Amino acid sequence: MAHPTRGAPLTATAEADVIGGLHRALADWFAAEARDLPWRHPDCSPWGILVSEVMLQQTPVVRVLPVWREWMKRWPRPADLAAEAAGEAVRAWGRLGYPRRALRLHAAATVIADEYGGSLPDTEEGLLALPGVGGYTAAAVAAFAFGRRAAVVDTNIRRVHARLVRGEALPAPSLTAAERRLAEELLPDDRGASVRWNVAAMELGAIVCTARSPRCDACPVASACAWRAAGEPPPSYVPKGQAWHGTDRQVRGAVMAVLRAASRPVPRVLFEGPGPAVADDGGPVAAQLARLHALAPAPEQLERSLEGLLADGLAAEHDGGLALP
DNA sequence: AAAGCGTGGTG
DNA sequence: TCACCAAGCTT
Repeated sequence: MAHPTRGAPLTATAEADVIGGLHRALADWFAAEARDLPWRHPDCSPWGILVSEVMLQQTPVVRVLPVWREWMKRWPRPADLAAEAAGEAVRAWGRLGYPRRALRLHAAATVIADEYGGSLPDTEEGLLALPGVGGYTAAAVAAFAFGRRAAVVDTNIRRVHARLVRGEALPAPSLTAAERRLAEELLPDDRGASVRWNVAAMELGAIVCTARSPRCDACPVASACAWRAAGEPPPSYVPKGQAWHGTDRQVRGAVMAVLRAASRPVPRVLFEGPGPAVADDGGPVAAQLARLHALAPAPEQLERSLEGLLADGLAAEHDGGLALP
């Protein structure tokens, strides 16, 4: 494997020492500097951890916190969520984004309640089979909820590995086999140590080894960092941002905001454009409709977006109108 | 396997 | 301002 020091190749023993040093340094740093997050508390249930992991997919911690607390209060066990309509999960999702995650969490809760007697599967393989759970989330829940030795590979850990070991500013655009291999090689043999390494590396990426302006002065492993040693070379490629203005996604988002605000089905004609005054339930719906209309989507784009939401199960037909499922 | 999927804070 | 970015998954 690549090793985090310059110069002559290390013997296997020396390399193990270097890696052991990284393990210790990060564990100490984590113990002193980690954020106090509720899903890291020892009394947090596996369900709470799963919910947090799904909410944290592409969504920052600060926005997840209040919604996660609300979900835990309202649905402390998977069966509690499974007993509700899926639309309640979508509504309670609020503005976290990617609302299909709420749908999948509801579906996962149903599987857990119906097929697992209400307890989460405790293996990566079992977790991976749940709706909305991919490689990252399965490994994270296996490690953080069940103490298993699993190589967790998220965007933070990928960036830490890219810099610390590979000497590159950013990881490749998509996860490579080499990255999985490296993550596996760096993982401590001991289960407890492996869990601590996973959280610590993730935390380091989140608050020190950040994408934009890394705080290398506060980094516990800066002296071992290959990227630093190489003079912090710039990224070898330009990440292409996600289009937003004028896209179906923007329209879908505006439609979902309408449905979340509505307590009854919204007639289709109201989505199409500002028309004659409409009796709504008081204002929030009208305000979200106005936001949608301000985007002025072409009729075919609006149609495509509505059909997409129906196909995805994020919207349903009721009495000739649209509502949450 | 590349593209699609929300949202809001920030440099 | 505006593009980038955030504990990815699915098809």
